[in-house]
This record gives sequence, structure tokens and C-alpha cells, in this order.
Amino acid sequence: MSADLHRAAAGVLAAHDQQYTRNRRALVTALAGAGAPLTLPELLERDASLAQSSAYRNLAVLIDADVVRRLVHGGDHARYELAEGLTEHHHHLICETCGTVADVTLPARLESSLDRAFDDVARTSGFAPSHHAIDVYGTCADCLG
Amino acid sequence: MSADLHRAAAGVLAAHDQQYTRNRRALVTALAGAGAPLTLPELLERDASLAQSSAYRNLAVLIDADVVRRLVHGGDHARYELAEGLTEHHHHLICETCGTVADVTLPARLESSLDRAFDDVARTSGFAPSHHAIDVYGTCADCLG
DNA sequence: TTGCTTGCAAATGATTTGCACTGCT
DNA sequence: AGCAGTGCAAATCATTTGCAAGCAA
Repeated sequence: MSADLHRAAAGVLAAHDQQYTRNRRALVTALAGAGAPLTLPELLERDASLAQSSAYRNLAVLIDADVVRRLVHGGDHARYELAEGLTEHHHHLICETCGTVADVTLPARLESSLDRAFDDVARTSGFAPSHHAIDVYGTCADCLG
Repeated sequence: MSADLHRAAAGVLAAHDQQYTRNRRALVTALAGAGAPLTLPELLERDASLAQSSAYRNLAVLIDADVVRRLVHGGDHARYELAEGLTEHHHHLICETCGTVADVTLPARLESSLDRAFDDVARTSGFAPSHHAIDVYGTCADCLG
């Protein structure tokens, strides 16, 4: 239910001394409805009432408060999605032909193996891991046609 | 030994009807010497004889020929590294404090598990994976000080 | 009122491109 | 001569920012 989502988002923002305004709510709603990371133009298409500069500014606030996460994959536009506190841990399938990005979740067992491997890295090299991202590049079903 | 590296790079470029010029060789040398992905300013520092626009143009050629790979991680500058044909398969440790990127290799067993998981995804969703990238975010030893 | 938010228009800055020149073949 | 490669300067374009007006406490 999206009421929970908005309550959570409002709470996180409040903890950062930020308000949950109409425009910020609109961004969160659009991102939640998409189910995949969106570019800024895509976000504006889904809520034409938003000015571009305000969208960028509000995304910056949401990112700072850990409500939204920004992804960059080489295309012209960055992509935005809800942060992990508000969604499930997942990774990305990136189509090298059309540039769209889809979410995937990996088996929990595999995620544990990865985390264990990263902890080993920490012990060996002194690098302290906080989180990870896996990008799988390839061709999506639509482009395979 | 770097003679092999240059021979390989020259061969790949030739296969793409491209020459292995002095500047392209300088870029490959700089990237091989770094052992970690470099930004364009970092590349120019290492070989001041290079004009910025030429560096960008040659990197584009090298990327097109699969000699170099371009990485984007949200910082101001993209980073460049030798493509996997010329180096080992590896992943990246990204310091969220200073932005530097270091290479890591994961246990072969784990890589196999990952590939198997991605093949499952292919079977399920119709997405055909070609390769993957794992980014581990955290804090590097220097910044932990 | 006081301060945050908004949207327009202008600025910024990484990357790309036009063009004239140099150098290899 | 002919074509690829070079570098300067100018253009491009996603993103950021200045500023004046709107809105909520």
C-alpha cells in the first residue's frame, strides 16, 4: 500500500529537517509506480505539473535524505529509483540496445556469499564495504525480437 | 610484460581498421600502469603531451574497438580502464569519501554462481546477459584513517 | 513576517565537434 | 596527393544555480 510508503518517506525527510511537499510526493509516487529506475524526462512525462529545475532540486533533497537513489549507467540521463529502505534489495538488468533498466532480485544464498566475499576484502585490504550494486548488461526481451 | 599488451591492443585495433598511434599507445600505457580506472584529468596528468580533445577522441576509438572500457560512478568525471580482453575479469571498490576506485577479483566459485544466477534470469525473463559489473561502495583504507 | 519551495532564465562544466593543419603512406 | 590523426576553439546538453514570486507556519 502506498500510504505506508508516503508515511515512511515523510518520516525520513522529517528526520533530515525536510518537508514532504506536493512535488516531492509526486516524485515518490511516480518512482514507486514505475517499478524500474526512471530518467528525469521519464519522470516529467509521468507528472507534467513538475518544472524540470524543481524536479532536479527535489530529487537532490530526496537523495540526500536517502529516500531516492541516483543511478548512472553511461546513457545520456541519470536514472532515479526509491532507496533500499523503501524497497527490496535488488539489482539491475541493463539493455545495451535500448538503454532501459529492469530490476532483479538474486537468491538470498547468493547475496550472503557476496557479502561474505566483501567482508573478506575488508579484512584483506582495509576497505570497509557499506553496500553493493550489480549491473547485468545484455539484451532485453523486446530488443531480442 | 607490456610488449604483449601493446601487441594485443594493436591487433584489436587493426581488426577494427584503426591504427595504433603514439597517442593511443600513450593512453594504453597510462591505463596499464595505473592498475585502477583513471579519469580524464588523471590521464592527462600522466602524459601532458596529450590534448584534451584528442584524448577524448582516442578513448572513443579505443572503446569502440574494445580495448578500453568506460565507467561511470556518479562523480564529475567518467573513468577509463583496459577492457577485459586485456586484463583479468575484476570488479570495483568505490570509496564514497574520496571517489577513488580500486580493482578486486572475486573467488572463481562465486563468479560461477553469479553466472548461473544470471542464466536463470535469462531463462525466466527473456533477458540475455552478456556481462556483469559489481560495484562495492564503502570507505577506503586512506579515508578510514 | 520569516523561511522554504517554486519556476523561469541564465550559468556551469564534462564531453563532443568543426575546421584547418600536420604527418604518415 | 590522400587520408588519418591532431589541437584549438566553439558548440552541445544534462544538470545546477540566481533570483523574484508564492505559500505555509
